[in-house]
Amino acid sequence: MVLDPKPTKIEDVARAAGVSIMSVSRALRGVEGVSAGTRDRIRALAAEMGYVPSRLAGSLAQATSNLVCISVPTLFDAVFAEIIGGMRETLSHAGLETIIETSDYHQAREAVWVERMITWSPAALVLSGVDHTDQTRSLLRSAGIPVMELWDVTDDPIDMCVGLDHRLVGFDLGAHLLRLGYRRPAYIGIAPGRDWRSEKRRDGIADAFREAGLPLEPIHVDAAPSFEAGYEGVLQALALTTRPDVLCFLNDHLAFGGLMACEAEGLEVPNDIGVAGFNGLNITNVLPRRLTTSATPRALMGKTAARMLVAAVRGVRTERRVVMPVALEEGATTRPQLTSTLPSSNK
Amino acid sequence: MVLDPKPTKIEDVARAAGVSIMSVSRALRGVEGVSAGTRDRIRALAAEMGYVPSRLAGSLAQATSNLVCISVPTLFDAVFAEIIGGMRETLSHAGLETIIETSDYHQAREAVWVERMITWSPAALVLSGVDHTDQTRSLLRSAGIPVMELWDVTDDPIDMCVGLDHRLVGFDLGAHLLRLGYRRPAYIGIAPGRDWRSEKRRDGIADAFREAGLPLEPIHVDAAPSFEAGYEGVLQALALTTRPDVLCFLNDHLAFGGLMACEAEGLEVPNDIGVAGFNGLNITNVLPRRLTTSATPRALMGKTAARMLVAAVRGVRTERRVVMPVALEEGATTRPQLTSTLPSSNK
DNA sequence: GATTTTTTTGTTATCGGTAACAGTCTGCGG
DNA sequence: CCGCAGACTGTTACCGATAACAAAAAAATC
Repeated sequence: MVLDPKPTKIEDVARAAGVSIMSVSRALRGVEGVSAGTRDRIRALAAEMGYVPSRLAGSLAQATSNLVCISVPTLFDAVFAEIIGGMRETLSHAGLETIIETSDYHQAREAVWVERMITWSPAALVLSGVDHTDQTRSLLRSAGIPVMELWDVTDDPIDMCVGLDHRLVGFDLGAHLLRLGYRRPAYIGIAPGRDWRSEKRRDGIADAFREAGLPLEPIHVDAAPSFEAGYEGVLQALALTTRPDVLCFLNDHLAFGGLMACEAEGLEVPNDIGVAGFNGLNITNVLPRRLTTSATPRALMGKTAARMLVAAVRGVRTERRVVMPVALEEGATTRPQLTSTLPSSNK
Repeated sequence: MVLDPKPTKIEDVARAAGVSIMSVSRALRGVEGVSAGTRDRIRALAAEMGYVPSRLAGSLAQATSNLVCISVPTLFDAVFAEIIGGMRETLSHAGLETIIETSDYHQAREAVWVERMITWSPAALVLSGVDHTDQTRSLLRSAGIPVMELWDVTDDPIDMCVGLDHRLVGFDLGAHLLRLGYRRPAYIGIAPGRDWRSEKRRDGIADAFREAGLPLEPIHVDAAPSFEAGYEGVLQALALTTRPDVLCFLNDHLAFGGLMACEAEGLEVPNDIGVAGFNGLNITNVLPRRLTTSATPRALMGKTAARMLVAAVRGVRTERRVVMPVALEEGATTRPQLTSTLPSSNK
């Protein structure tokens, strides 16, 4: 590694071009105030000299940067990778760069991160979920920069939120399963306290069944959300005194692990037991039978959020709260109502 | 969103504490030069006033930041998420922050990104793979900051590299399959030109079989690396005039899709056809039969790279090139040697 | 107690840019 | 031929910190 003797700075370009520093600054930023001729000449020269302006200095002088800081619980879950993917394109088109953090579902960690990020004078901040420490909320409220809360919604966002109504999504699934004739539902998730959103969905499912006077059996595997957790969850479910007739999983990953467990245990899906996931991941596309799941518009959600952020950065305020639609996809892992008279979405 | 009237700056703290700006700076950074008494007093006051130093200004003055910029091809592949996860912990312990970019396997995009990142005066840069544009290489060589190339290795890294010898990994797999008695291998990957590493592995497999005078049938599905691509690849493989007796997949995701396709097509694995993946992802843990695959030490790789980077940032040079070990995991999707009659070149 | 040393604290210049304002140079009407 | 708007270009102050050096205060030495 060779130490660069001295990186070219704006002054060098100015001297070489025989103009003032300001002219170079204006020319390179495309700001009004230089004649087209000198602008082009300066630009060509700068490119030739390999000059790259220091964003550090630029952002400091302007008291703002083009950074959008994004915090997600984890990157291991494709869901967040897809949301970020959806955002990134729109953001980068608008000249905004992204800096990503994973909080591992720890509020405290997120709080520390937010405080650190503020010191970069970012253009905007993106958090996952709507549950944050009071400190984080007040800090951001007074920071004066656009803040987006993603994946979940609330009536009282810090600034803006785009996400799902998880409780409602759960309720819809529960109601659907009820209609299909299921009566002994179980929910299989991971240890509570980490993923708040999944718990809202669980409660939604429970609500739906409670209206029919039926309880939801909650099973929380003490593990990371993974295929294995779903597998393990099924084993626990089958050990219950009353065997459930339908299993609702935290997400499609767990559901897949669960399907494998059912198979390993000699249970036939959907005849012996129903299975429902959440998210609509592409893994379900290659399964012998399509998984009943709730398809979440992850990329679109990211894109929507990004558009609102870009607008906000430019000073245009849009909605404060956007609820994305979720499509309940009837697959072949739940039985159609009344066995076979009704058509299912699976051909 | 309320506009912050005026964020507290170091000067405010200094005035409030009745000391000079420098004392505050020193006290907060824990740098020598302030008495313990005033240090604590200043710190307490700063915390109370909610003062957060501007990293923009700090980094500018110090001509370096604590930012480590990481470029990966994609976050949709758990592999890179895991590598990043492995790095992050070590880096953050060392007080380094990470900024992540996805290049989508486009060299040009990576090149632009590198140029942009340089403007932030990062502490270090991390790239995926060892294939970059000449521009990127020379820019980084002269940038004077530590550069890590990950996931692949080369004899001539820009600065340092930690990764796998993909060609060798492929060769080892090919040799193993050859020993098991397979004679008509096929490789199933995605359209070439995007993922250079997978092509190196494919060539390695081909090398091994070529030594026995056997050709490797390459199949490149024109799609993103996904379950579906593997599924589709199997359909193409089965349509060949000579049906392969073993399928080597780009990675475990494709392999899984492939397994589903085999099942759907009524082929029994491993009796009718062998299947091998790459990576050792956790999906294989819940399958009825374990996948034969090459387990890559992703988290460890990230950790190793991170340690070297931290050392480099502190001015300590370590190795330039580290090759991580890969464990060939014999699963149940390839048949053990000599269990059934060894097929000769024609059956 | 005076002087040297060491510690603590303050000053000044600088990092690499940008905003706001001040000139300079046109072209054109009166 | 003067004066002035309008289009360029340059000057100065500052963004919010840090490094290097200078000064003041406290501790140590003789």
